[in-house]
Amino acid sequence: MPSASEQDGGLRARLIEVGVDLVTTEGVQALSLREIARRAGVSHGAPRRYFPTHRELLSAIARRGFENLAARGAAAIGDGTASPREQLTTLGRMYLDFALTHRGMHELMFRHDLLESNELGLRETSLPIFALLTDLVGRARPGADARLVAGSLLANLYGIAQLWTWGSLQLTTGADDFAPLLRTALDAHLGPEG
Amino acid sequence: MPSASEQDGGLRARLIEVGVDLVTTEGVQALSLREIARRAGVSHGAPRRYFPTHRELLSAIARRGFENLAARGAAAIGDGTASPREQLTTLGRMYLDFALTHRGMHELMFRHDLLESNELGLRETSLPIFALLTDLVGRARPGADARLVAGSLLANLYGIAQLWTWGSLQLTTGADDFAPLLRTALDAHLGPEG
DNA sequence: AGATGGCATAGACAGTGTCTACCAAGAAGG
DNA sequence: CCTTCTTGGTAGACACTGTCTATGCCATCT
Repeated sequence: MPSASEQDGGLRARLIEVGVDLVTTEGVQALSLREIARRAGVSHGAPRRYFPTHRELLSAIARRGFENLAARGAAAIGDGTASPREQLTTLGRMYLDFALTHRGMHELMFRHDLLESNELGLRETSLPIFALLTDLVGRARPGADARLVAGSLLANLYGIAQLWTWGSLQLTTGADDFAPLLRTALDAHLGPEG
Repeated sequence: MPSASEQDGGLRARLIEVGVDLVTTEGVQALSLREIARRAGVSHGAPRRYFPTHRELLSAIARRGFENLAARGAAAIGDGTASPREQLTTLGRMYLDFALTHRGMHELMFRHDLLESNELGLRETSLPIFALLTDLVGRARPGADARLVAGSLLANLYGIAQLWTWGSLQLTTGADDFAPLLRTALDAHLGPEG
């Protein structure tokens, strides 16, 4: 008897859910088509009915990661009454926290072979969050080219998440939590706090 | 008869050279152990004598990428008489140019499964360039915590390279070359030029 | 000459993604 | 009711992959 969380929707939803579980517990290299099918209790040919190729299944799993991240973002900024700078700090901390807590998922989400093909709708997924970022940056730093600053800031956060995960920044900056680094990046792009 | 470039040194050097060629021409997914061995003209078991595992061979190829990048960096800063800001601009442009020209190699160099294991000596490879960066940042912005700013700046450049390769930043910033973005990142971390 | 290495070959093994043929059960239509 | 068609899954094959092991060649040293 299937568990309550997967009793309902067909195989398609179950495959994605199994994939999400698998990538968070075992890492991204555990996401083979056959292993996902095995854990979903179906044969290795079954997923093909819903995902013509392995990469499309991976993309669907990664999309869940983006949705999760977006939901956390919405929850983090709350009613949006805080100052732009505070909201950006909260968003940055939330993102870095997500990347470090869900390493496997974060790695999957930004895999080149998924992002470069159009299967994963990166355009539709990332444009709204980029718009939000641009808006906040524009209000925090009127007069600057908000798109450029927001783009650089986003790249900065992403780079910190990456370099931090494999320990480069701990060694070189000597810090053991990412807060000072995040503050440095925000100070740089928004001007020092005050 | 082997060509002049591979006449000499044993199989080990040839395997690495074939790998470098392969990753720049065909991409990172072409770097299977057996394909490298095939192009080197040996059986699939031969590499094992020099690289106990596939990942160690990949690490050796990636290390070549880091060495190449370091050489370009040394050539770019020249005699080091330019201002710190100018040197950082040159280095940043050089790095982004490298990342976009040698996409496959850049992707290989920063693969999680290679970086997280100690096979690729990321510590020894990246520490000197980080020291250089920290020094330049310290001179360009006295009074700031040079390690933190250099770390954030490095992450920023890396993030720009990544986001730019899969087109996110073109769409959102509307730019078709990365110079404005690079300038934004440098302005942010070093203060506006002038 | 005979033994000892270093080096490469070739085959096996488990595992992968994709493709194809098959099949079971239900719906639709006469 | 009986026949057809469609839906959704199974099972096996195929060409690959990385790793392991047994084998053999060939030069060098005793």
